[in-house]
Amino acid sequence: MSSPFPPVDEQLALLQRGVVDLVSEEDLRRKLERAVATGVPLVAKAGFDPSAPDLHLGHTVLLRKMRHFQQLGHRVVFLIGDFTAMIGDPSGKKATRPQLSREEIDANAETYARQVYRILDPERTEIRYNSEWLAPMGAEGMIRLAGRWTLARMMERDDFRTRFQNNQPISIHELLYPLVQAKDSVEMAKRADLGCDVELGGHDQIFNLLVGRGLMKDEGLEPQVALTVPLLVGLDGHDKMSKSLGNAIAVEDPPQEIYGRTMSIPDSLMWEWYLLLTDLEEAEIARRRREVEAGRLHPKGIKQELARRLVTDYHGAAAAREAEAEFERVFAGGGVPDELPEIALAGGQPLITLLAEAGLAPSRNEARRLVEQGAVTIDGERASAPLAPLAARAEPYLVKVGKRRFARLRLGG
RNA sequence: GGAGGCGUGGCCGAGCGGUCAAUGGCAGCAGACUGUAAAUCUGCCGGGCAAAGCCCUACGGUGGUUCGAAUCCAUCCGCCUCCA
Repeated sequence: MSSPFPPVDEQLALLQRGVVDLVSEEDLRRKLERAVATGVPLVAKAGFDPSAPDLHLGHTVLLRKMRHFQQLGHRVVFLIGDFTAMIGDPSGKKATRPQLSREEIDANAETYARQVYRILDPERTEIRYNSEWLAPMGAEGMIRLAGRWTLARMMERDDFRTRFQNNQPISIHELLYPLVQAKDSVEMAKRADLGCDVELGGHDQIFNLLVGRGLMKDEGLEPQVALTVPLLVGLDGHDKMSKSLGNAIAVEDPPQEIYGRTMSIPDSLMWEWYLLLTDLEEAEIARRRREVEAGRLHPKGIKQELARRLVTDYHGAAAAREAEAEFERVFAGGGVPDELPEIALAGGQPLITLLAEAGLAPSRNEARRLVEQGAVTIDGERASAPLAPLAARAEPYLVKVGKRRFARLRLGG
């Protein structure tokens, strides 16, 4: 019979695209060969935190890797860490997180599902919760689990080691986190209804994944392949993309936002975005990069294609074309966006009061500064008097603050 | 259980009785230059006000000393170090 899967080498090439760690390539090859031989798809698992259901492009790097598995005919398990959420992964600075109620978790899971299926194939995806096996463990189970690892091995983790060396606090429950996550791996490998072969995660998860492999070997199980993808660098060009840092693009952002924000990333970052967020062939990415660096290709056009591709992924090609046309009109041509918020206020008030009330500036002081710095334009005219009142008028005023903030102000009597 | 240290604006970090809304750096915002890129230069960067000034809030919390406190004292909270 003919295999439902592409040749192993072809599969390996796609699966290895953009990855940071692959432990190990030989293991993965063996599993792929077995899948080809038996016709049984591999199962790849990745865990997600249920407290942050606003998916941004950073999450999609991992989701796209899951998608690669699906494209090759394999299956994925989307694991929601409802139990681990109460610990919080120690990789961040903050220690604990608020424990979520069952209702909140369910609501978040729904939000996840809605967003995740923009990328994943629902037919080849299963959603599970780790409370399924973690909750019944109880204190005894937890202590037994803790007994299977040592402090020295836990301190191999970079994050723990540096914090320890810098005299920063490490809570005991944080030390438990990698083990608990490793328990997920073990259970998911063991359970007949799951049978995970591969575990995926962001690069910050590599330690946890390796602990999982350790436990599996310990139990005489065939260890899962651990595969990590890079953390996507956000709009600012240096920190990892995260909503709280304000350097993110959410998958549910409108087309203009996705397009515009993509255009604002540093040029140097776009090659990585191409690699991790598109399926453009690696050789072609490299070629473009060479051409740009040699000055034979203008980077703006290359970045526009990236922006177009990203908008297309989430809103379709038509929306991408529109977003690009608008971008050109507004930022290259000094035009005005199609859709502007219209804000109705009382006329006759000083300009800075109106700006603050319209939400175009956080405070009147800030509005004053903006006006004084020449950042405010009314009907295309640069405003210079912060206290000058704007009279009521039938036509709304077109107000622009800085480069990107626009609004129509409708001033009534 | 004992001894000691630290806690400043989004972050790092000065200040240690008045001249402190608090030096400096980073981040951020705006302008110029561009391609809403980078780099660079300039300005801003708690709130409020008919504003070269004035008022309010702010240096972990609370209370006190003082004409006056981020700065001194007490107490509470948090973190750290050393000894046991």
